[in-house]
Order: sequence, then C-alpha cells, then structure tokens
Amino acid sequence: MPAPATAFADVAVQLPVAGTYCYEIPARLRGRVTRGARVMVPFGHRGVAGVVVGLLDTIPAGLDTARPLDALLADEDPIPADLLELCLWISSYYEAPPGEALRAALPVGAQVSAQKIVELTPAGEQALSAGGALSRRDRDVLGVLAQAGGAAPQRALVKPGKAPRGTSGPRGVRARDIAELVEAGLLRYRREMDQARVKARTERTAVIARAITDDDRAGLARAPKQLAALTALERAGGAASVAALRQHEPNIAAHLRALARAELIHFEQRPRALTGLITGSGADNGGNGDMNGVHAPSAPPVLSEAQAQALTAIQALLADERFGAALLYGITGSGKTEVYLHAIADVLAAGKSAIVLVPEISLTPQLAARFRARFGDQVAILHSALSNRQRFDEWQRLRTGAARIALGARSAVFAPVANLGIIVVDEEHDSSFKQEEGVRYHGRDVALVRAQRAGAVCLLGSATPSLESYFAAESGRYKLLALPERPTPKPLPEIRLIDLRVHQPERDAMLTAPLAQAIEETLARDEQVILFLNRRGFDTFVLCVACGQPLHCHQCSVSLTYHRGRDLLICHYCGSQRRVPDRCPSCFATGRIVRRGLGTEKVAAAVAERFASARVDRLDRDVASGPQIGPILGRMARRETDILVGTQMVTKGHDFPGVTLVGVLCADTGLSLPDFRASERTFQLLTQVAGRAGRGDRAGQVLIQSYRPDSVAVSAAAKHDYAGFYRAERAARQETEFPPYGYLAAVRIDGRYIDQVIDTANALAAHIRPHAQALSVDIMGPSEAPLAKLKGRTRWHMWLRAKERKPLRQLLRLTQRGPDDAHFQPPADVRVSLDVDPVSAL
DNA sequence: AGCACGCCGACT
DNA sequence: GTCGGCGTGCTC
Repeated sequence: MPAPATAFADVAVQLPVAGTYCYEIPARLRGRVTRGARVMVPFGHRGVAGVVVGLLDTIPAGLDTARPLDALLADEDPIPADLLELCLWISSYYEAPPGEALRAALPVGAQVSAQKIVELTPAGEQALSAGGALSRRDRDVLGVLAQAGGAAPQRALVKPGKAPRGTSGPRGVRARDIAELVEAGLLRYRREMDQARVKARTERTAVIARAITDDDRAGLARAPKQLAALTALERAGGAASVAALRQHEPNIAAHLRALARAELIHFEQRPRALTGLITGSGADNGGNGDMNGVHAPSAPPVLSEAQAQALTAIQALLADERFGAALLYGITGSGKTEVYLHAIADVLAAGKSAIVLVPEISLTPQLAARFRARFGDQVAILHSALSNRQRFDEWQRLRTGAARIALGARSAVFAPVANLGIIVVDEEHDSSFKQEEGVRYHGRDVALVRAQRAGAVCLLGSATPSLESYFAAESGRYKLLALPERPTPKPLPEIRLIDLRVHQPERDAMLTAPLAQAIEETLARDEQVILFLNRRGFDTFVLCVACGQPLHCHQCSVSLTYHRGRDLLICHYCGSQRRVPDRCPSCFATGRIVRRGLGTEKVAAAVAERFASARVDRLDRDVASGPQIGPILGRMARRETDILVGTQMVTKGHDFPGVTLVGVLCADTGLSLPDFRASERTFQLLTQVAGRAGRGDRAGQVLIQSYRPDSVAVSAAAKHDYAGFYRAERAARQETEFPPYGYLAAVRIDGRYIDQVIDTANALAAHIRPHAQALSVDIMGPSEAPLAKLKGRTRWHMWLRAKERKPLRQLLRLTQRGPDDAHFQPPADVRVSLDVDPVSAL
C-alpha cells in the first residue's frame, strides 16, 4: 500500500516564534486537514492553536520525528486562501513570525488556546487511598488533586507558588514534583481547550429570492403593504433582518410571510448586523441615515466635473479586471468620499466587494455614517471600540457575504471578503496605517499587495499625498487623479503666517496679538475656533529665537534632541553628541538658544482664562481615549464648544461648519523632531488642520504662528502649494537617498542593562558591516533611540539604507538568529527587532 | 509566549 | 539537605 499522501502538515503556531513546525496528521484526520485549516497542536509542554500553511507527503529532511496534531478545529472556518497567502507574504516581507502575522489578521474571537490539565490516574487514586509508600510531599500533591476532583489545570496548581511559611492550608505544588509523579504513573497530563469559543450570532433575515420583475410588482398592486415590504428589502440591498424591518412596520412579519409564500423572498439565519454603532459625535447625518433601524440606502448626489472625471478613470481601471493603483489627490473638502462611494457602488453592482481603510474610524464617525447611509447593512464596520464579540460578528458577516463592504482602520485590510473589487485607502499619507508594535506592517502597503494579488483596484486618496505615493503616481506606476477645487462655493481658507520672532506670544496661551484678536472677532460673530498645538517634540524643542532655526546634526541633517540629564544635544540617527552652543551656528547670535516646553492642558487652561466667556474644550490622547472622543466631537458639532484646543486629533477629517478660524500655535515643533519625514509631516498637518476652516457657508481663515515662516513646509502649506512642497522635499530625499529614492529598515536593540545593550548594538554593527559593504547597504548608527528608555528597557537602534530592497532584506536576515554564523546571536536578554519601511524614528 | 531545567543562596 | 528564585533555552 502506498504511503498516504499529505501525512504531515506545516503549521504556523500562534506564538511569536520564527518559522513553522511540522506535525503528523493522524489517520482519522487525513484528507480533512487542508491548507488554512485551524488546528490544535502540542507545542512543548502545552497545546496551542495554529494554522496549516502547507501539506507534506514526507517528513522534512533534518527532522526525525513529528508529533501528531491534536485536533482539527472543525467548527472554525479555514482561513481563506488569499488571506493565508497575504499573511505569509507579510511574515516574509516584515521578517515577522508567521503565527504573529496570522494573529494580526484574525479577530480575537477566533483565537484559541489550551490548558495543560493534571489528572490523577487510577494508580494514583489507589496509592492515595491505600496510603502506601508515599513520601509526605507526594501525598500532599495527590491530596490537593483529589480535593480538586481528581483533575486541575497545572497553572492553577503551580501558580500559588509560595506556600505561606509555617501555615497549613492549600500549598502551592511544584512543577517538578508533578513531573515526577507523572513519571511514576500516578498522575497524567491532558490538554484541554479553553472555554467555548465565540460563535457568531445569527438572526432571522428576509432575503429577496430572485430578480423582481415589473410583473411581480403588478401582481402586488392589491397588496400595497407587501409591495412596500419588498421595496424596503430592495432598498436595503436585497436582505434585512426581520427584527430591523419590524421597527419601521410592526406588522411586517405577516407581509413577509406572504411574500415568502409567493416565493419572491425566503428566510435565512444570517450573522447579525451591528446596530446603533456610530452614535459618537451626535453630528448631523445630513438626515440620510437611521442608525438604529434598517439602513435604507440614500441616493447619491450628482458629481462635479472633476469628481466625474476621476470616477471615469477608476471605472476604466475596474473594467480591466486586473490590478491597478490610482492616487486620488483631492484638496481638503474637494469631495473624495463621494468618488469612493460611487466607485464602490459600481464594484457592488459588478457582484464584487470592497474594503475601505481609514486612519482612525472613531475620529470620523461622519464618514462611517455616510457609508451606512449609502449602502445600509452591506457595510461592516471594524471599529476599534467594538467588543470582541461585535468584531467577530462583523467579521462573520463579511466572511459569509452578508456584508460586502468592510470599513475600518489598518487591520480591516484583512477583512475576509471574497471577490475583492477595490480597496480604498483614505488619507493614505496618515502614519496610523503603520502598525507600531508586533508585526510592524503598513496598512497601505499591504492593501496594495492584497489588491495586486486579487487583481483588484487600489485607490489611495489624500489632500496631502505621501512623497512615496505621489512619486509613484508621477512615475506612472499609479494613475494620478486630481480634484483641484472644492465643489460648492466654499473656497479654501485664507492663510496668514505670523512670525513668532516678531510677535511675542503670551506665555501660557501661546497666542500672539494677531491671533488673539482674530479669536475675539470670531467669537463675537458667534463662530467657532480650533486651536492646534503640535505637542510632539515639544519637550525637547531647542532653537535659536533670533533666527528660528533648530539645531541640526551635521552628518544626518535631522534635528538634534536635547537630553536634560546629560545636558547634551544628541543625534538620534548617528549618535553624535555636542554641547548646547552659546552661539547659533546659523545666524551667529549669542545667548538666543532656548528650549521650549508646553502642553495642550496648560494652553487650554490659559485660553479659557483669557476668553472667560468662551466655552473651551480640549481634544488630545489624554482626554480622549476611545469612547470619550464622541462627546467632545458632539459638543463641537452642536456648537456647545466655542474654542477647541487639541493635538493632531483635531486635524483629522472633521466637518464642523461653524468653524471659521483655525489657529496653529506653533507650526515648527514637529520640524525639530529627529525624523527625516519631519518636514513632510509638518506640511501635511498644517494643510489638514487648515482644511478644517470654512467648511460651512462662511469663509474661513487660518493663522499659523511660526518661528520659521520661510521653511518650505510652513510656507508651502500657507500657500496651499502641494506641488511646490513636493518638488522641494523630493529633491531633499534624492540627495539623502531616503525614500522614495532608497529603502530603509530600522534595527532596534533593547534590553534591561544599558551596557549590555550598547555592547550588543556595537557588536551587531561590527558583525554586519562587512556584509553591508558587499551589499551596498549604508549603516547609520548605532545610536540611542529617541525614546531611550521604555518600560525599563534601554533602547538603541541602527538604520539601514539601500538603493534596492533585495540586499537590504538579505542584510536584515543576518541580524536575526540563524543556522550559520553569518547570523548574529544576541545575548539572551537582548532583543533585536526589525522595522521594515519604518515610519517613525521613535 | 510559557514552561521546565539548572544553578545559586537562604532556610529547616 | 531542601526550597524556591531567577536566568536560559526550546518548542516539530
């Protein structure tokens, strides 16, 4: 008899371990274990969940035994093949464990684990009751187990650890004693899966059974209620839950039953849709959406000339039915969302599905509301504030096709939709698409890869495209689509620059006289004000107040960071240090180098005091984590707030028609961050925050206070000049070979002991230097990371830069543990982690 | 990650 | 001796 095929499975276990592990497929499971199947496997001393990533006929060379896998999680759907491949690509591209990549892609509800259970054997029970030749300790261990009913999780037994000295009572059991008793046959181990997993909830759903003809409608002429029910179903996208329909028409069940008898519709149990989800801002939904009942789609408005042109181009890409990417460059308020909505309507009409990625959905409830209003329950919203249960339900709706549009942040790129037609990445320049812990993937880049593999269209949208994306559009890799104007007579706001070197700001409120006056005038007109403070980097802001220049590193041309402890300026790219000079290296003024420090809290308080009659509110990470955002935005939308002081959060996509004045307290703080993207970030931020002004009937104005009004980022933003900024920044990147003219990776070294971390960083640099030279990869550093200490661990880093991706990846591999001594072996307590295409220098 | 092994100092 | 702390390495 020939050896049965696929007797072994390659499994990615859900643990942060590199590589995959090979298991034997027991005979009872042969043929049922497929690629993408979820399985439980024994791993070391416990059971873990994993995903089958490959099937093998024979045991791989170099391995002499493979343990059998424990179970096939049959009630779990296998991972869709395209998602599995995408995760494996992520694992390889970002040098991350495959199990971690899969974990990032799966909803928490789908995570499983197993416990190690210790159980008395019959022999053990006998030994205990017979009171035979047992040591006192062995008797105790068996006794504890007998008290627990004969079996207990090992964790629970061992956990108490310290037996209270001198006291009796339930003492902790030692793992080694258990192991000995297992060896002696008195105890045994068993693996048991954790509590029942989350299952999707379903609800009775009415579904249109076939295409409804005019004849059908005519047949219902004498049954207007049935016709109305049918129309409601059609408007809801062909299916709606009976419960939701009943909210509008209490007797609808009877009419639906009649329709079912006529075989125009039928009933199914379908995963339950989320309701009442986007209550956040309380902002008006334009009257087009009922958030709690049936989400009846609203009619799309007529497109402007430019919007129509962009849409036509997207439709042409869609019609090709293969991968295509486009960059929709539309100024703030130009109506990008409407283009997305139209394109997605086309995708749905073609029987395909869509994914929409947005930077942070909790900040943009209005956008979610518009999607709901247009597409009803066809939209699944993957919201960071969802419970695991809700998230799992939404995931299931996508998986089963009950919803065909996934809308969410970064991780929505893994939405389990079939037959993908388009992925939209809104505000594609936004750095929140980059995951900064665990698998450090970039949502936008993964979106491009997924679209490519699915033969779908990837549409990137932004008012301030990233250098990389605009560069790709310029070079023809992406189709460039532009929306150069706001569609309705809401012109871009006028922007005034206020030179902080000339106008002295008030100390705490940071307001110069012109800005204070503009605020007064705005309040007098009963209009609203947004004050934006870019707090990042404020603590370490060192500049010359005579010329406004921050101090730069000579070698890296990034800003130096001031270290209070050692009273030194340090470059966080190359590590060079210097004293704080007395004389400014740019303008040679002496004694004018200062440090500045300020926060939103202080500013908000000072502003509230300064404008005593105004209602001042504050929006930043500290006051608004998740659910608190809604009320703050809600008060602003209802015009119960006159002045909103905030950080980056106020820049994101809000549409408050009452805001006619936006004040930027200090435009340059971000410029002094030790980051080659500092200039780009500042330009984007200023443009985005300026876009918040004048979105209603009245014209808006923006006042930008700056120490460096002549810097490209600030001056271009003030002129609404993206093209000018892009040209200048592109030239700078070309000169320094930073992206898009080169590829970067960050190598982070962290550990508990400073000396050990520094030694390891240096050893690693020395180790890869010869290889780096051979591969034409530049090594920058190693140097102390800007956040030099985090959670008690010292952090150093090293930057690698190359003209090509391939040599960079080859070199990266050598920083990780590996089979030969070309690879680097860090000491046990020191971690070497990688960040491919890093976005943040921190 | 989690868990056991092994080597150390502190207590019965 | 014996216990438990914690550092180190492995899991097909």
